[in-house]
Amino acid sequence: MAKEITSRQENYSQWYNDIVNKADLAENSPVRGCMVIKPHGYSIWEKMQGVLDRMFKDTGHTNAYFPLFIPKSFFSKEASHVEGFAKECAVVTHYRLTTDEDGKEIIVDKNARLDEELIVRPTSETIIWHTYKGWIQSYRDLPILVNQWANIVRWEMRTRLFLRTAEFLWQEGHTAHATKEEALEETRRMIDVYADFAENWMAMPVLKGTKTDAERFAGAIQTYTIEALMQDGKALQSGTSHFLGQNFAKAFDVKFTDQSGTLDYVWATSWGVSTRLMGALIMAHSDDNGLVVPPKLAPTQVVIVPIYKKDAQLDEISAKAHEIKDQLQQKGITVKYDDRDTQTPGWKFSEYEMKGVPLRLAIGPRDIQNATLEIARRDTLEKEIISQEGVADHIEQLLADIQKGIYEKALRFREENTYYVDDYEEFKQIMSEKGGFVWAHWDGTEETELKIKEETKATIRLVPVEENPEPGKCIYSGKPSKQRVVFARAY
RNA sequence: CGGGAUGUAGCUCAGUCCGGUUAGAGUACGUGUCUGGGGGACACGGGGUCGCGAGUUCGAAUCUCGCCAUCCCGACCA
Repeated sequence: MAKEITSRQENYSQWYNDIVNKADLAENSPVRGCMVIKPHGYSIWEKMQGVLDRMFKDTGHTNAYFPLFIPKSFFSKEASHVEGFAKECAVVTHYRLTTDEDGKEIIVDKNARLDEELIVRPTSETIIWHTYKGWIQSYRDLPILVNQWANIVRWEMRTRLFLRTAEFLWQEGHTAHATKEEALEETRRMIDVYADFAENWMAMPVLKGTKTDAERFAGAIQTYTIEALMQDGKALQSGTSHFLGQNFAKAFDVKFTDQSGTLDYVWATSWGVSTRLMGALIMAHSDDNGLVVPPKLAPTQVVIVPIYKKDAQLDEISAKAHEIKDQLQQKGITVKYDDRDTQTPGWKFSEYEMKGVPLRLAIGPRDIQNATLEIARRDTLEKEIISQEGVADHIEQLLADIQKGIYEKALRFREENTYYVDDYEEFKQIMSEKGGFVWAHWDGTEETELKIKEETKATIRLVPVEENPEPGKCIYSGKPSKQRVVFARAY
């Protein structure tokens, strides 16, 4: 097989790009930083959406939709929120085009300037809290548990497909509560949902914890995060859940009357995951042969490829293939029988390997004769000849094995790349040479955090939530530390 | 916005320094034959405002000037 994909060792970034390209996930668009998500990439995203949506519904949430455009004035209301996003907002200033004097070029009509400029949403807290003001009067109106699936725009300088794009797809939950405790509980519940999704569906182990002041979401009191370790030793923030306190309620004057008749501001949360999860999925499992998709998120779990010379053989093979396909579908397994005669079997093998289809069956004349099948696992690249007898049960088991196997492989990788370090020189060495998660003591100051970032490019990915934290001395300043925090270089 | 580079076939690029037939290769695409258990072989074929605009010249992908676009490195970030 011709090597179409750069190896991870040779050039990790190029490997990532090659996977996105060769697995037909996405491509760049004429607008810098924006991407076209291709059918195969979108199919995986749809699977993720489906599972997450179910999880949100199961935890009591309902979907709604809020507008893409936000009046500029809304952004002046929550100061730290504005500061956080001001530098990456796309702004709509005009509403009409016209032709220039020569009538040749399309230009913006200067006479069609908007009275109030509109911000393309970088996130929807402001428009949503403006709206919630009208929805909330009494404790009887609470809680509000709303989610929306939407696209948002953050004008990023350096972009990479899925990992950081100017426009991306995501979901954002926005909830309103009568008490602080309830909002905090919601914040933690949703980070648990994300962790559950990451581990049990994406087969990607994650660390859970809170963000430091410096890394926190603009406008939040507390941010919970899940962080995964990618194969190059860099961390990827994969989902966040924010406790917003009463910040947005105060900014948008959202008050409610509680049972005792007292007027108080509403408590808020917001939480989201994005198409960045696609990037996480790619870098968590894929190898030098292409994408590896966990069976539970694979749009096609099993592909059947016929191998034949004469049409008469194909008829017989197709009959058997359809029989197996039916058996698998009855078990809820998604199957594709690829009997196109426009591509050779070898071509198809490579294609599905690069696209990460978990299992591949090949049926040829030999198999018809011997009542066998060739089955190939994408995760281990193992091939074996199996009997047609009981194939559906066998495949069902294999899919479960693959799901488990790739999780364990990712977990092993994380464990092998996790260090407990008490010496700053060693810390620096690990960060520059191999990366990974480093658990180290920190004195809790932003000053120290910043110095470490400057000197090592590593940031505090999270502060673990631990029942009995182990105190120690800050790795940088030597000052007292309450507990170890997790450092890594990050995407 | 600073520093570096590049624009030639759908894609990746050679040709540019040193101007000179009809502008090339690989790949992709089309047709046919042989093939078919890991991106098959051969034959034939289609496809180009050489980024745009001026200039120099008998002659410009190649030299000069201007413009445009893109990519990479830095500051920002889910």
